[in-house]
Amino acid sequence: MENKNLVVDEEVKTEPRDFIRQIIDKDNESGKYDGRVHTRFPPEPNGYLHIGHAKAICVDFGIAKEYNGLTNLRFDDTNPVTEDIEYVDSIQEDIKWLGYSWDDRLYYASMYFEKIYQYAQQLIKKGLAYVCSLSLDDIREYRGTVKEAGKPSPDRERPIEESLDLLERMKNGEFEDGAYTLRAKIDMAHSNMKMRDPLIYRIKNASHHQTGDKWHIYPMYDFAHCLEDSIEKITHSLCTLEFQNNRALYDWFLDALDIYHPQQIEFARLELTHTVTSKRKLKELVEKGLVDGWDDPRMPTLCGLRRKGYPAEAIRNFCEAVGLAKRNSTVELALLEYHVRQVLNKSSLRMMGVINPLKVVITNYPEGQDEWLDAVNNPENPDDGTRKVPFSKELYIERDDFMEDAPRKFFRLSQGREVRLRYAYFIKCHDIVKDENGEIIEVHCTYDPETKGGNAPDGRKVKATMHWVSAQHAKQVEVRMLNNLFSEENPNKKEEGKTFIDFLNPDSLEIKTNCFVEPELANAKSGVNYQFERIGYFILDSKYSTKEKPVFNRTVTLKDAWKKIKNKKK
RNA sequence: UGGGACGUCGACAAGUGGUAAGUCACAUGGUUUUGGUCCAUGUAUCCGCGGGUUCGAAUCCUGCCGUCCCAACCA
Repeated sequence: MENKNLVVDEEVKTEPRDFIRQIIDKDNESGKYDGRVHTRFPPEPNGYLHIGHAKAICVDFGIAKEYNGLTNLRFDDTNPVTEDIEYVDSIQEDIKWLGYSWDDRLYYASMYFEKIYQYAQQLIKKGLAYVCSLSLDDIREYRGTVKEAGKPSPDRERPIEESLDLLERMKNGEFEDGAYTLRAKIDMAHSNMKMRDPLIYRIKNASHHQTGDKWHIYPMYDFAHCLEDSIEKITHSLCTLEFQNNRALYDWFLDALDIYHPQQIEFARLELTHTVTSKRKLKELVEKGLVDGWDDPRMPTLCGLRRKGYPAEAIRNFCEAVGLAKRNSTVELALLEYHVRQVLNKSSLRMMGVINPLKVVITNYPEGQDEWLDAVNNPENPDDGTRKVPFSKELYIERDDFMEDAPRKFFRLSQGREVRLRYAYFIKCHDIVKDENGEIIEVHCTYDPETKGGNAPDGRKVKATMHWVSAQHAKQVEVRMLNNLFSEENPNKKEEGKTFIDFLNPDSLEIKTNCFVEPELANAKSGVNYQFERIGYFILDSKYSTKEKPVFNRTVTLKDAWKKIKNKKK
């Protein structure tokens, strides 16, 4: 009886649906778009994609995929002066890397310029648009404020024929930038500022990366976007919250023109702690040389995260976990890192590497001898097999793994203590060597030959298993310890006399040049994530690494229980 | 003459009148040749605040309070 109830419960339980999926479910039920789901991802090619865009991409492409629908990639290239072909290339690369495909549906707003122009003419003919000669300043003044109504432009009643003629001449390049604009005739007293006779076209005598010098006028976002969606027969036009006010205009244009009408739905954008995602700020970091370009591994850009070693799958899982709602929120970096560790733990080959070396001499190990021991490549995946690691008289261990006056909770190496060297032997420390400054430069140990492979025949236990490398066999490499770009959780916070630059983490990049890795890692492959056991995940840097001098980036640390204990004591 | 949206655990987030899901973080145990992974357990008598309706309210009504967005010829 009890069992039966349990089964019923499980059947009834459904995955939580976010509000957008609920809307689509309803639309499908009512047959609103004949069951079609067709979304679009519409970036303006004026910057590199970052983690915030990743959410939008996962939403746009992910949801459509779920419903067996389609997603278009569309460059919203309506402002030639801010855009560049460099960005249209990088954006495509990043979307592909994230794992999504637009198949052959790659569009540009600029492909529709002719059509959009005709729609503008229609609007004029319907008496719903006019050419305005007000200057930029005057337009602003005439618009009024949020609490006061605006006043009509003197050109508001310009005859249709005249507006048509003027628009044609604007298009032909007869006027200077700013001389005229085309405006929708809506309501200068509307409580929604976006509805106070918004601009439809402005003159820009600028060369466009797609259309060259063909056009001298370019449509504004609000006019172009709804038309693009309509032309492409988009069903659900998903965008971020700041466009909520624009929706009234979106609907107004499509109603005025009486054409196919997609629905715009807004959701909260993704904000992350310890970083910035505003295009302006990212650009400032690059231009001031505070980072090593857009793909600096500390940047939240997709190319930066990729270079740092974040797997695309982890970013997708993260976006899924973050959810979809209308509440502005900032997600903790810890959640992203959790998902990175999660996928890396399953897939990464384990290797041994020492970041801060301390020499260990095995005093009872024969001089000149070495032996190659078996090591498991990935305990999470036996199919990855094993490899050989060399052992010899002189080794390196991590400095943090030895402590002279060790507290009770410190399980690692210390005088008189026995520990296991992973896949090798138990060793016991009997001596330390210091330099004139009192700093430990060498640790002397004995090993127990009976414990080869790491097990004691007498069943003796040790508290710690440590990583190590053989000094004579190890490869010296450079390792870049990447930390949060900002030490402040919220670098955007307003503080007297400070900007986000002041919250930069001075230790965001620690370059370690005296690191040693096991021979296998001398042949590390680019683009492959490795786990340095007990330390973290690492990947060859795509920019600075060479065969002779490998450079590794630390993708993310392993969780560190000891660090927590240590810090608690302080 | 202001308008539009939003307030549920430290961070996200379900919940749609029947008595507060889940994830991360945190804490405690267990397993472990990574102080990793994995597993188990614990963590909101309460849903911004105050009234009201109801047998019953996070869900409905009402009044406050708070946060975000809008006055680019940006998107």
